[in-house]
Amino acid sequence: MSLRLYNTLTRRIETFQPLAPPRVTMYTCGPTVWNYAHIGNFRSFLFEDLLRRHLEASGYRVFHIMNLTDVDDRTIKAAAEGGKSLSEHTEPFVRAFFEDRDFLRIRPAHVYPRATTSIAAMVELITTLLEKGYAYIGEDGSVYFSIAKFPAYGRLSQLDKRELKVGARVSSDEYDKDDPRDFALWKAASPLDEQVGAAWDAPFGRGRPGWHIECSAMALSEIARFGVKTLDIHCGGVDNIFPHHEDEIAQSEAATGEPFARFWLHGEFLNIRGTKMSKRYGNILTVRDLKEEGVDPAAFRLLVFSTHYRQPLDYNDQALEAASEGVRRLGEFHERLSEVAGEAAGKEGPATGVVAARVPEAVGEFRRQFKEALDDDLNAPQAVAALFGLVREGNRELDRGAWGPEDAWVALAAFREAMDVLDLLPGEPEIDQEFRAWVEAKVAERQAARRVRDYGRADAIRDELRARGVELEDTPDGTRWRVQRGAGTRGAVQ
RNA sequence: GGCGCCGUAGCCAAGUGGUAAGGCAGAGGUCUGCAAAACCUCUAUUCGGCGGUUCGAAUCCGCCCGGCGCCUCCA
Repeated sequence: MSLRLYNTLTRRIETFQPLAPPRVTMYTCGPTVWNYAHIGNFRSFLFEDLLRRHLEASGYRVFHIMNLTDVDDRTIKAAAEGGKSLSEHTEPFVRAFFEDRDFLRIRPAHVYPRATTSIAAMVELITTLLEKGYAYIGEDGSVYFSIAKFPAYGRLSQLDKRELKVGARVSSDEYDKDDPRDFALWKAASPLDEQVGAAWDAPFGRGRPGWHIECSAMALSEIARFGVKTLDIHCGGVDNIFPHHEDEIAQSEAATGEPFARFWLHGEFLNIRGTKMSKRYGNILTVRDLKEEGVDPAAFRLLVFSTHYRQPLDYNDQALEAASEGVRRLGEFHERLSEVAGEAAGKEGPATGVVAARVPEAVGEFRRQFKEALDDDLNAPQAVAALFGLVREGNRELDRGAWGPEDAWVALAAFREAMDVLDLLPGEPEIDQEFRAWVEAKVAERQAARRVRDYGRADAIRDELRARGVELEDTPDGTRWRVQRGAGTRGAVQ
């Protein structure tokens, strides 16, 4: 079966078909760099990473665009409060975002256009909309999009079924608009905008871009390189459906006369104790926080992929703990396969020709299930279940010696293919030389004690190591040890 | 008020008409000097509640209870 995805536009699961295969153009709404992105933001980016990787694994050539919103109400406000210019304020957060992205092993987009460096494209788009009569200049000097001129407005968010709550959130600049629902394409410059350097000259007046226009302008100018005006996929969080994506569609399609995106995918929220993360509730958790707690990025990935992207994910320590344990198990299995396959010995493994000759049933089954799960609207939980199925059966076969190097090699290849998409192998904890030497010495000392059957001494050493976060494993080939994540692994030990 | 989502074991969670995936935790066992790792077995007669449709419902319909999101710049 081929890839099927839930399209918010039609509220149905549809067979994915790009405009011009094998190319897939994908636009994902990026962070607003007014502050650190939180793990809720990263849940969305992770779902997009999964989509991107699965598309690539399926043979598509993905062109991934992610914008950086570096000018909006919040960035301006934050810059002003810090007595900085807009770019002085946002630049560190752009860097932080890239660091966090790399930490979580999210594949970098091909381009990261920024709003502040895409003003020309926005001005051009707004000019077109003014010329075509879809936009008008309000009394305050701002440019607005007239939704009355765009009959298809509201299709994505099913606005026709909605009624605005009476008295709910009335915009302060309502008086300048023809219709309260019209939205700003260009906001006339305010003194605050000028103060932080967030104002640009344009034929229709000095000002700054409205929120939505950046995505339309940047997406369209990026895909212009392919000579198209339609994205294959546009992603974002569910909260972006309205108004953000609705407005993007209106602007873009009014200007180009062509569909803006074929598939609209929206990821659900990551909640903490059932509530969305927000400054208001004071429940923000950043990737930096995870890092400080010694959380393995793979564990966070597994946690995220344990829930379907269209379901809310409830974050808590127990769930993260479970994911962490799962990741450890995957790592152990991978290591074991690698050893049996002969990699550790520096061998290249069995000849490739032999590989195809005999594929263990469990491996073939896994491959089929894994692909089918992801093809089914990115059912990552199901894919993860298939993965653990391979781990269980693989371990069983290895335990009873039914798998030789060739089988392990085939299994290893399949396992790595899956890791190419999910990327769940535990990271190597950093262990400094001094600590390593100390552990090695202790392990040798314990081995000596065991040889003379001084088990009291051996167990005492094991307890001592365990207290430092080192777990021992006695195997026929000797004692292996590993450090638990988050344990102190630096500095001299007496 | 409108639109939408959710309620499955101690925790996380798949499954949307055919008789409850997977992970973590827990219990017992195999292995081990003991452990660890791995494997095996067990752990929801039941899917918020009550009705209905159906040969058959966690899955469809209705009502109720509980939780959440969006409704103009929040992933």
